[in-house]
Amino acid sequence: MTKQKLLIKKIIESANGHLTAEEIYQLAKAQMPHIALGTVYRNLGKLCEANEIGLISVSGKPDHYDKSVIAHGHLICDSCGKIVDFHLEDIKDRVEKLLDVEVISYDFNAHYVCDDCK
Amino acid sequence: MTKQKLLIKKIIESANGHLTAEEIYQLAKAQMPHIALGTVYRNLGKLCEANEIGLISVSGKPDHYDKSVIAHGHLICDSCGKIVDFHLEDIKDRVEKLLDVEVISYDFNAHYVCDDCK
DNA sequence: TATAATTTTGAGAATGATTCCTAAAACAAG
DNA sequence: CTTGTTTTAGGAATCATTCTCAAAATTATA
Repeated sequence: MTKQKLLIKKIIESANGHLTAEEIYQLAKAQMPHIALGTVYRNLGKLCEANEIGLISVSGKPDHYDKSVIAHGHLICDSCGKIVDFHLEDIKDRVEKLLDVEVISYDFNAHYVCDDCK
Repeated sequence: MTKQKLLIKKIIESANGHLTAEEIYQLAKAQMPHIALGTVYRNLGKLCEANEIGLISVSGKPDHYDKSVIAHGHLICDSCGKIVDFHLEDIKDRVEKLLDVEVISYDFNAHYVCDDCK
């Protein structure tokens, strides 16, 4: 495990939110000034593939990365972009039963306008 | 309503699937050779905003446009990219009750590998 | 440990989807 | 028709992300 990959993983684990690659890059640069954006993307891809971190993909926005790897939904404010996690048990089961397929993963993003923005 | 916008809407309505902007552009060009890709994007944006068509946004792939505007989920084959619609009633309600918010819309993409690809 | 084989890096170029810019064309009133 | 508004085509620009590749780091091996 390289220093870079370790640093990136630590940043995600210690963050309380859902960072973008660019945000992770900025935080990483503070501790490792010569790290390259490509290195961040490369390692994020590997960490996702290894299921060590989660990926949140929201329409029209850059991807966000999540320390939580268990399946859950995201409530997204269409005004400020804030992301809140939520857990609706059995949705995966319901999709699997309804369609008779094996669901590998899912993205569930519900859009709203948060109290601060209203 | 311009000819271009009308054509784009017709293409989406008569398609049996979920076309990308590029696919819509190609189909439009067959009937209107000078139409520009920018015009397609511009009108797709307007049609989405007016809620006349639906938008499907899948991680890492170009957006797809849907004639159906009623909320529903999409089952996506991670191997060939095929998209199948599904309807799970009351998910919106459940999210609203669980989090005590008003959900404007949601994206629900379940990933799997279809029979043809397995 | 020294050395060879493998992997990863940094820096920047390349890509792909989408948006933006602008003068000309189309359209909508009056 | 004439004037004012909207939309267009075409191309440049942008943004997130991936790719390229020689050099550096890491790991395996003798």
